[in-house]
Amino acid sequence: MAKRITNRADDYSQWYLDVVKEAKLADHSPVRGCMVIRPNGFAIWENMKQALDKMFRDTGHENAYFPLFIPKSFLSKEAQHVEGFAKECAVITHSRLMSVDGGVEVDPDSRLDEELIVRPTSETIIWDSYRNWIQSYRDLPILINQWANVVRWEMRTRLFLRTMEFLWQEGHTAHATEQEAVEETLKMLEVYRTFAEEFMAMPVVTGVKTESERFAGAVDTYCIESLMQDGKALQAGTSHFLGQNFAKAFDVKFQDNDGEHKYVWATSWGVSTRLIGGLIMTHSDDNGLVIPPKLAPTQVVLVPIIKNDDQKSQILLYAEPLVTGLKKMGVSVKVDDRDNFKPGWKFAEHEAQGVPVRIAIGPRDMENGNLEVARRDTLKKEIIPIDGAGLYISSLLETIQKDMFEAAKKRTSEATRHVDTYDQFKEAIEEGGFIYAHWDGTAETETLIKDETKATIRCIPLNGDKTPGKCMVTGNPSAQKVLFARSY
RNA sequence: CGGGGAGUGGCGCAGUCCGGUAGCGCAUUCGCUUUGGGAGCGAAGGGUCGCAGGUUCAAAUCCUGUCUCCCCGACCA
Repeated sequence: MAKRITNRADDYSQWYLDVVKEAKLADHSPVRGCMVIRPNGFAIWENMKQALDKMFRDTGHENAYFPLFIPKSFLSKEAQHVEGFAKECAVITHSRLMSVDGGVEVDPDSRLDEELIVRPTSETIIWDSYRNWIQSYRDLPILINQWANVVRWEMRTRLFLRTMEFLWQEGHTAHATEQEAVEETLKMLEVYRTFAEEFMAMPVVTGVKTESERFAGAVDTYCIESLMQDGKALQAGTSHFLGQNFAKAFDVKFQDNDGEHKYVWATSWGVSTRLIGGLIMTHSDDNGLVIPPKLAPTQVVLVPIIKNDDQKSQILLYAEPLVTGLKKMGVSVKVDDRDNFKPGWKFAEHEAQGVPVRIAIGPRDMENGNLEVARRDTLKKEIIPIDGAGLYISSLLETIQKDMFEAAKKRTSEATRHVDTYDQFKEAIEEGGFIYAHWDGTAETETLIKDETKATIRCIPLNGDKTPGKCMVTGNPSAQKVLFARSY
């Protein structure tokens, strides 16, 4: 078998690139740091979108769309926010080109009076609108989400994990009280946790970020963190409690039922196409992509094993009721009856693309009333009778979904350790994984640990061990253990 | 943005040091034989050698600039 995918053990980064390429998820674009999302990759994103969008609607949100371009002056209204994003903004300065000697150049006469920023996130332009929408407590809450692209001028990029332009959703809500906004922040964090675990089969730790890792402009940033196969952590989603920072910056007040004028409380929350990178690095193996059934564009592929056209039509006829039955159950099935590829080639291709279940039917199976079922996650094959195969396969998809989550959970928990001393920590961090340790809560200690070990505090976990102790570095009191890892 | 590596038919590469008019494997097209884990034989098509300048009788090869990708650092969803 011609091996096109580098083994994870040999070169993890190359493996990741090979999987993206062989599964036809995305290409590099001619522009640095940007990517072309191919149909296979976009179909996964669309499935993610569909599931998340339903969860957002079920929690009372509605979709809207705000513009790509933001007046430069908006960015400077919230001090922390500018500081965080200023260094990575694409700026539009001109509006026209002109032909020069058969080529094309920027027309210097078209310089804009006020330069425009391509949104790195939309808080500012949205809060500018909210000012006009909100007068009374009766106008609240505002629960809006948008699906959009954003641009952040990154130094170093990787397909899906960090690109200069990426697709995401950003929720922006406005509330009358602090308590309600905090509840919203936590509610959406829980939506993300549920989505990651139930759809992506990706176990996550929920927690709150330390001050240094907080979103620019937030009071508190909550996150879901997941552990990849190479022992590095990935921040998979964030939910921010913004306090009254943006309301004050954009002067958004409402008259409450006590007659007082008050600033509005805010949240924002988002997940991006980075999730696809997380999906790849959570489940895939040396044969290529592995996708959980709930997000797989094609859940079942049927490969007929044939000697001639006559046999092909017989097998397709034999399989027809099964295919129809599966479709009726809502399973997405593809029949791969291309005759320019041999079965072995097709097997390898569908494996590289991560199709969860493969059915193979040859003359032998047909004679015996059987078919062969192969699972992508375990690579195990079995022969089963075609009678009742539809029900078997649809429940197999559920089993695979569950098993993939359990396998990822087992891998994560085996790579999670608790340490008490800084020496133990330094040793553990070299092996990768999640590490729980006591920390004194100061930025100084956090920076010291980062400088010496390259590990960062991923979050202060919401659930888990709340036993107080002593900081592993300074010996000062610590309220609870926090989660460390090297990260993407 | 600093250090290292790379860019040659769709994909993977050789050729570059030492300049002489582009080759291999896979893929593609056609034909025949094949089909239970990436088929075989025969024939055919496809490349301004990342891009732009320069040196030269002659540039994939030498020089200058520039763009993109990969790895390692500083910054980040």
